[in-house]
Amino acid sequence: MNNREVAAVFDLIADLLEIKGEQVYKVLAYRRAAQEIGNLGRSLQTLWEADELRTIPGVGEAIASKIDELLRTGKLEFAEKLAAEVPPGLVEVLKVEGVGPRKAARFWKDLGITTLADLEQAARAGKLRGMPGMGARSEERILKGIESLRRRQVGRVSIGRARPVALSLLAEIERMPSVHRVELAGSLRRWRETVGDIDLLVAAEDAAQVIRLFAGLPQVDRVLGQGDTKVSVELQDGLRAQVWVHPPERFGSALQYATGSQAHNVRLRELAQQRGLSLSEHGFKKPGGGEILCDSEEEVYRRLGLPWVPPELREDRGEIQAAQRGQLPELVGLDDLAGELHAHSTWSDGQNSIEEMARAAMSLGLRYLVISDHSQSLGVANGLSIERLRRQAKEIETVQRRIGAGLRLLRGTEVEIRADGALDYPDDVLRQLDVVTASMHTSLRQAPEKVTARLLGAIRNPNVDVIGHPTGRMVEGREPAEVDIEAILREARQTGVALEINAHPARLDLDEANARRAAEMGCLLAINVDAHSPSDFELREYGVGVARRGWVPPGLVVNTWPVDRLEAWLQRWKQPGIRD
DNA sequence: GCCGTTTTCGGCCCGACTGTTTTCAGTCG
Repeated sequence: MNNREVAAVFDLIADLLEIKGEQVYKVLAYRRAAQEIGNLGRSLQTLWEADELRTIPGVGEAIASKIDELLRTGKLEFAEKLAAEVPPGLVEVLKVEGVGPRKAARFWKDLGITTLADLEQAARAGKLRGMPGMGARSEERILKGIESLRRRQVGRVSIGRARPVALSLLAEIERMPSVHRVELAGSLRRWRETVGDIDLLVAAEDAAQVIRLFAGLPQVDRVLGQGDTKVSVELQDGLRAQVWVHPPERFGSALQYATGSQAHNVRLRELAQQRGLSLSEHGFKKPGGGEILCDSEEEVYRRLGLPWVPPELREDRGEIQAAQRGQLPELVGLDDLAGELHAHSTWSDGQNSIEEMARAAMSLGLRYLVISDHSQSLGVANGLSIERLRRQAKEIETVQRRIGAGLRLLRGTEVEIRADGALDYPDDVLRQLDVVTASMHTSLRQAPEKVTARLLGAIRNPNVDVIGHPTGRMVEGREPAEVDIEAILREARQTGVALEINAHPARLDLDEANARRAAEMGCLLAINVDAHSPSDFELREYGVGVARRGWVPPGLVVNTWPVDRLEAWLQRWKQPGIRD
C-alpha cells in the first residue's frame, strides 16, 4: 500500500466514526494522521521498515499499529468492523453540502438511508421534512447539493485553472466603491496545487454594498450563502468563490484568518490562549473585554511573539515551531530565477522560433535560456534526429549573435529516457551539449524497480545535468510513476544532478512533498517551466509556489545561479580526477 | 486518538450562516 491508500483508509475511518457519533477529537486524530501521511514526501514503507512511524506528527501508538497492520496484510480489521457497523455509502451522503455527521446518522437510523440515491429519493418524496429541525427548504437545499455534487465530481480544481479566474474577480472588486484593498486568500494564496474554492478578502467601509455588487456580477451563477460580512457563490464555470469584507482596521487579522490553513489557524489560536487572548478574524479579544485590532498580518504574528510567516508555509508542518525559534527558512522567490533550463521551439513541439523564445525570456529579465527540444524517439513531439540537432546548434549560434549579450543561449536537449533505460542520444552527442535534461514520457506504468532503475541510470550518466518532471505525474488525471523517490533523491544528491520542479500548472512535478524532502536532503533543484510558447514563461510562478511550499531555499535551485556558477556546475564531471 | 517550557490526564479554536426555531443545533471554513 502506498501513502495515499493508507491515508484514504484513515479518512474513511474518520468519516465512519463521525457518523457513528464517536467523540470529535478521536475523529480529528484520524483526519490529522491521514493528512500528515498524505503529505509525507517519503514512502511510508521506508519509515515502517525503519520502525519510525511514530516520528510522523499525529501518529501515536494506536495509529502506528494500524499502519503496521495495513502494510503487513493490506487490510485493517478495525476498518472492516466499522464498515460493517456503519454503511460506507453514507460517506457520499456526507459530501452533500449542508449534511454533516449528525444529519447523515439521523437519515440512516430514522429512514434507512444508506446511499446518495436513497437520500435523493427521500428528499423528492418529502420524507425528510418531518425530521427535527428540517423543513421543505432543507429538502430543496439537499437536492441542490446532490445535483451540485454530481456536477462537480471532484471537489478541487487545479490552481492553474482557478488562479486566472480569481485574479479577474479580484480586478472586478478593486473597482467597486469604498474598497481599499483586495487580496487572494485561502489555498490560492498559499499556492496549493489544487483549490476547493476561490477566497477573496476585501477591506472596505461599505460591506453590504460590496457583497451586493459581487453577488450581482455576470460571472456569478447562483448565490450559495450571503450574510453581513461574507458571500459565497457558484460561478458560471462551476468554480466557487467566497468573499469576506472587513473594515480596513481589521484587515490583518481577517486576511490571516481567511488565508488559513485551518490547522495553522488552530495553532495560532492556541498560542493566543496561552497569552490569555482570544484570536478570531476580527482581532484579539482581551479577557476583561476590549480588543486589539490588527490592520496587518505582521501585527497578528507579532502579538503572538512570531515573525510573519509566509502563506506558503502555513500548514502546521513545523512552521510555527520554526518561527518560534527564529528559524523560518529563506524561501526561493520568482525574482531569484536567473534563467530557464527547459524550453522548446518549433524544432520539436514548441509553438515559436528560437529567436521568439529568446526575446520573450529577455523581456522578462532572464540572463540565460536553454533550448531543450525533444530527442529523436519522441516522434509525436517531432523529436530531433542527431542531424537536426547539429543544424539547430547553428541556428542557436545565429540567434545568439542577433540578440546580443543580454541573454545567454545554451544548447540543450530534453533527451528521452527510453523504456529500456537507454538515453535517446549516444554519449558523444550528449557531451557536446551545454545542458542535458533527461525525462520520461513513455512507459510510465512500468514496475517500480524498472522505472526507478531507468531514472537511476540517467542520473548516473555524467552527461545528464537535470532530470525533467521526475515522476511524470499530472495534477489532474495522471498518477506519478511508481518511482522509489528516496533512492532517486539519494543518487541525485550524490552525483549533483538537479531534479526539476516542473512549473507548468498541469504538472507541478516534483510536487511539494517531494520538493521538501529533496531540500531536506540537500539535493539540487531546477525550477523550469517547460516552455512551449513565450506566454508559458509567465507560469514560472507556479513552480516557485511548489518550491516555497517545499521550504526550498534559493541556494539549492541551480537556475537562481549566475551563469558562471551554472557553467562551473555543468562542468563538474569534466574536471580531471572526478569519477574516473 | 494524540500530546506535554502549565499536564502522562485532561485538555484539544472561533465565529458566521442557515433553517428552523423563539434560543438553538448543525454545518462550514
